[in-house]
Amino acid sequence: MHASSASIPSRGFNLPAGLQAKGMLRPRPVTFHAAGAEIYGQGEQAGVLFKIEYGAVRIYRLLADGRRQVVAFHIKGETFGFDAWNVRSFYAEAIAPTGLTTVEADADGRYSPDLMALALRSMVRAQEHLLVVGRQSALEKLAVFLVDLDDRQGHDGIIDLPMTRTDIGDYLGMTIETVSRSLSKLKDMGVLRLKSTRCLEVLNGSKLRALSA
Amino acid sequence: MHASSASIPSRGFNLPAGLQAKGMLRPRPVTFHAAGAEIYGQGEQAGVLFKIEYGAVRIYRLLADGRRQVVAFHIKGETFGFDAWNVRSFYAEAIAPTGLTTVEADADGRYSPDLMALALRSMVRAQEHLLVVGRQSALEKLAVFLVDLDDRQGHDGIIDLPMTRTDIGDYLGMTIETVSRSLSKLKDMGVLRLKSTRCLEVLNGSKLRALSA
DNA sequence: CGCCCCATTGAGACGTTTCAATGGATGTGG
DNA sequence: CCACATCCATTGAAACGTCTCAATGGGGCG
Repeated sequence: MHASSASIPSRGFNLPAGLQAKGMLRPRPVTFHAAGAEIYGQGEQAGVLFKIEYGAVRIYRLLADGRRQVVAFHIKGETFGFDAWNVRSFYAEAIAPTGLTTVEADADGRYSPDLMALALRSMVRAQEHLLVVGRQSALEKLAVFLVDLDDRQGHDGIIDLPMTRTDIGDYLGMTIETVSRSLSKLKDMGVLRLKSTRCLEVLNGSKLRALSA
Repeated sequence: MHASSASIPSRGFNLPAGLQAKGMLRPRPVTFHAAGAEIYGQGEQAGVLFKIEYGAVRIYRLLADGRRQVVAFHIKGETFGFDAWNVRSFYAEAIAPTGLTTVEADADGRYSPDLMALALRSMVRAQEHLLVVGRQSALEKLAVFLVDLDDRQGHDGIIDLPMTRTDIGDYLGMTIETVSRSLSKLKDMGVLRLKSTRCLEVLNGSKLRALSA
């Protein structure tokens, strides 16, 4: 369940220890992860960042009573794996067949604006997610989620859902049934059409965006 | 819903030299901000970080319908102001008389491990906040909030609440009435005692922590 | 002292969760 | 290739918890 290579962090928080050479110039091996495969687990040694070549990943934590909170989804082109300490705070799992490469920091142990920007973007994304999870109705939450996904997938109105309804519910803080009911409601409102359970087409983007305001 | 009353925002100003806190290498000016004063606003130029010498700060965003989501509270000793772009994504306001010093990025635009660690810690804190807001009951949310505050204030069981009930509600994703009712419930359960509306004493820490599991 | 803002408490409305049953897609073995 | 098992998704009805609306109480500050 753990295809990634172990890392040896040299500092008190998770950023990759420096590589000898400038990594961008060297071909990186792509590790493959089947759907459902764990990439890293809470409590494991942290240190490596991952960039998604293809596929999708969920970041989550299990609560004491078995409930699960998904804190982020990442798709093709995105980078994940930031941690504040040298131990993973969350689980990362592939939710579809996924290929990953690793990302390293600069050799001198200091961090480029690019890497910092990626970390900060993760932070802001988490904070913005709070706006959604904390304060909105089920329908609004789902609208925000779909708009966000559409934006990240190319604004073309065709939204691929690599994750299950359960994943969506655990991400938005609602039950699978409410996710399903809300999707049906959006369908009844003429906002979207389900091409299949895992792929939908936006029919009325402005109405969808109005809901996610 | 219930956006809190925004008092007249006044910018911070520098204290006389005699009142400045001693910096590490050279003395940094401490700017003072009255309770309710805006420190920065969404859309402003970003880049400067702030360290809290005394007081407390709320980080929040206003939603289109006037609702407000507080994404973080910061207290004495903590650093805030990280942003993913060169524009502020959130508002920062003092919620009590507050003194701030500034923290600068390195001159060459790259980032020290210490600074990166602070940013990553902010990120993880935001993600952990998601666990609370998304998945828990009102009583559990409040318990988590109080335990966190106690930990950050010295584990002594005396919890100072610099923020209003409205702030707490906007942070935990619930109404002011539910905050109040939950506090009363914790009181009735013998978990805590209200020394005043803004200060409470934990009587049964293990029960409080059990609730926040 | 009195005003104002904040906090508390109550009762009913509303939305989400829970429990339960059905439907649909996928994959495996006979 | 079909039968069947399994997992995921949809839909319904009732229970529950939070929100809303409303009134009262209390503390700080002019």
